[in-house]
Amino acid sequence: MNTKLVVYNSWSGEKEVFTPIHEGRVGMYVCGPTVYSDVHLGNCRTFVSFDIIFRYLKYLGYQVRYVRNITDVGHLEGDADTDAEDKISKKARLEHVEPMEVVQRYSNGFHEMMDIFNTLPPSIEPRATGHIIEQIEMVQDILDNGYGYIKNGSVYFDVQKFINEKDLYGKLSGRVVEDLISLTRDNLKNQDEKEHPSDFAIWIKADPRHLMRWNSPWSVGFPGWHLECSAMSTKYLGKQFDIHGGGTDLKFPHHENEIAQNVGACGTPPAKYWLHSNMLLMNGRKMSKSEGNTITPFQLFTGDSPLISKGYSPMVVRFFMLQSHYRSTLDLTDGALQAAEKGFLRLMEATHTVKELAGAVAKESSSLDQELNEMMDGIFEDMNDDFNTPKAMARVFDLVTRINGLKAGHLSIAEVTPETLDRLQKVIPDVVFELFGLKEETGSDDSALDGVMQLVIDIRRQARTKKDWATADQIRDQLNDLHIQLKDGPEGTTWSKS
RNA sequence: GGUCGGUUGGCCGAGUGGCUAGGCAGAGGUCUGCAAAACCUCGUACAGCGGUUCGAAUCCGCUACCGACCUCCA
Repeated sequence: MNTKLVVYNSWSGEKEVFTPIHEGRVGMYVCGPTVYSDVHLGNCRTFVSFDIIFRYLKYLGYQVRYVRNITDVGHLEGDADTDAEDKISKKARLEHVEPMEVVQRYSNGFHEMMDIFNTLPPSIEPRATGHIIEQIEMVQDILDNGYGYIKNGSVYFDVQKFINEKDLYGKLSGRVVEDLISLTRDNLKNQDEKEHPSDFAIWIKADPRHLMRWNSPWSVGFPGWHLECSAMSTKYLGKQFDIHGGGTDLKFPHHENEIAQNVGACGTPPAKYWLHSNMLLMNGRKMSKSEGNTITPFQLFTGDSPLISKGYSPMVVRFFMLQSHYRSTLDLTDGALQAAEKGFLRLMEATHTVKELAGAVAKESSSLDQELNEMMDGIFEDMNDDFNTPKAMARVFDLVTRINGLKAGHLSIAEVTPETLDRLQKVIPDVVFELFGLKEETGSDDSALDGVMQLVIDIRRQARTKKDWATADQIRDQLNDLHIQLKDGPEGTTWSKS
């Protein structure tokens, strides 16, 4: 397997061979959530996508430093110098709690949800409020380099000057620079501090009602939204690092402004590769509160929503996400989730079945043996092609069919070499659990239940021996109502939850 | 309005010049006391209209529809 990892770089608009700046190591920064409300299902998709990327990079042997921030100050509702207010400060004011209580509550909720979705924790999870000094220093650097100006205690990034001096602004998001320049003061509404509409705040003087405030050379205030990512990525990954990720809706203005800040302060764009995950849709439209088509993760799990017919477990949802590519929009529908649930259960069953396979004695490779190896190679070739999880998943299901065929005896295990069987028994769990990050959802590993089930199966076997079909069927049907499925095979009966 | 992306079989969703994924649903079969599960077989889809080509779902153009972004967004 000689293929190399190729990633789609939003910066160039092309797929590129991934070559880390420092051999063997990868620095990756992903924009995390603003913790002013419960985590949104769309956020979950983005973080699951980057979890897969993180897992695969590690699988390839890279030493990965994965930084995902928590934004707990500076993210405004509305525009900076109209009547905008910091989201967290506003929430705290309305609920009569400390801003840090808001931050703590939703950070906890976010972590809980990331855990439920079985995402690996990042290497570093820095908070904006923990890096006020770094942000102030970066504002100063930007001012020193002539890319900022001060108005009434607030500091703004001079986008016009940046455009004129560097041919960088708008490149990532495909903005037409002429349009940005031609915006006039007529667009400024009632703003009066910005010199140009496309400028943005990097330090904001706090108005009296604002609860979050720090001293700075310019005013008692707080940092602008985009600044924390620039400051923290620079601190933990350096002025230049490998991968910067986030949802595609962050391209503009967030990432564009981030690049401007990094260039303004450090003289270089921060990341070599920009990866953007696409939006989660609900019934064909971007899930958003104004559309009324939102569903919370918990509603999705419990089924407590008019948009779905029943609840779906977190791993079913994760599996569902893996069946589409991270750069495609993904439409969440009830039917699609039902299909995912069935597929997920079949996959889990196969991870057990593969362990039971034995008797591989072939001395030389048969066509079946070659086929199995090619399918396994294919998984990694697909992952190397910009983390193509749906394609890789298709390969896994090809293998599931072979595994089931071997177990059922339709395919001959004797045609498989011991080496190939060993590989299969390693690759399947590696890919399913380590790479895709799926996990078994048995509810609980209850040895008592196992014992009870063996007892029930045994009693039913006795009934069947006596051709007491009524008892046998009653046991089977009632267990089925409890979502326990009995499977009668030539070698006895097994059970699984359904 | 500007910019970008999409339109694939009953549903979801990959692919992107010839080899025409996968999941779910459906049909037939094997197995089974009957089922279920599993396995086998089947369905031949790429918005429309032109063009390029020996050959296009895949490239180009036009049309239609959908979506995203355009200083709240993951």
